[in-house]
Amino acid sequence: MDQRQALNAFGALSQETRLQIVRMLVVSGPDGMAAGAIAEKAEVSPSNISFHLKELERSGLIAQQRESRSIIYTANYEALGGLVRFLMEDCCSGHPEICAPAAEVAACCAPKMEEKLQ
Amino acid sequence: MDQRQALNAFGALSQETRLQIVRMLVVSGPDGMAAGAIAEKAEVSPSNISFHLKELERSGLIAQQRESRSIIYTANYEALGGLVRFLMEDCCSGHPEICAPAAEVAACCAPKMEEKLQ
DNA sequence: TCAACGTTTCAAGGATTATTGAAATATGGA
DNA sequence: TCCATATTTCAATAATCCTTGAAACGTTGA
Repeated sequence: MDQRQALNAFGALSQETRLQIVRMLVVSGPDGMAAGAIAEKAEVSPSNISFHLKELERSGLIAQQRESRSIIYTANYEALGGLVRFLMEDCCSGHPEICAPAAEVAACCAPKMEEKLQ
Repeated sequence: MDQRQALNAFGALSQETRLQIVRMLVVSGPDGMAAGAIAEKAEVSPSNISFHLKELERSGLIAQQRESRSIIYTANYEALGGLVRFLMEDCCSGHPEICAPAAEVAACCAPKMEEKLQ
């Protein structure tokens, strides 16, 4: 993830509906969610959700694939991980004060991290 | 850091000049930089840098303090760490796929992390 | 083929954000 | 007190982004 992509990603996440969409899609995992289901859960109109989905896709944070009549959106885990990495490493120069809270979270969610630390 | 703060922070970082400012201030550490020095390095006009500095301060990512005639800006490491944490934990639900790259960075920049993992 | 469904596209309008240059403010030194 | 320095504020304009509803598109089943 380079600076240009990071700028787009930050822009994408700076809007409430879009942040909500990303959170939904992260939770829903590889199965993803259809545009209509996202619109319903986010309580916005179909055309509006479509606008935001396009914006998120343009930023690379989500991907789409047609499944019969529906269009299924999924979170792009790699891009999200890349953004976290950018924020810690490129933007924040790997400063321990900034990385420390991240390390705690990483320790919680990735129990096999002790190995990676060798 | 709650969602509202995160939205503001993402918005603040989604603009090239502002991202550049944050990077400068992270590198310059606790000493910070004067507004004029930031403007010169970023190659933008004083009034424009002032606009972006205000925006960043509003988001909580930087702080200011007057030092004689200059106004010194410093990065808010706590807020930046909070944003990384929000992105990993709240937004991305601590998914290992997203946290893994962060764990690597954390391992590099925080050599004493083995202790924290106990 | 036709109708219904799920979704996107488009154009228009409103809202927010960015840029610019001139004027105002605050500080320190002569 | 007056001037120079460092910075902010303000008003105007330009640019970007968001929302809305109507129309168009692709897909499926009758």
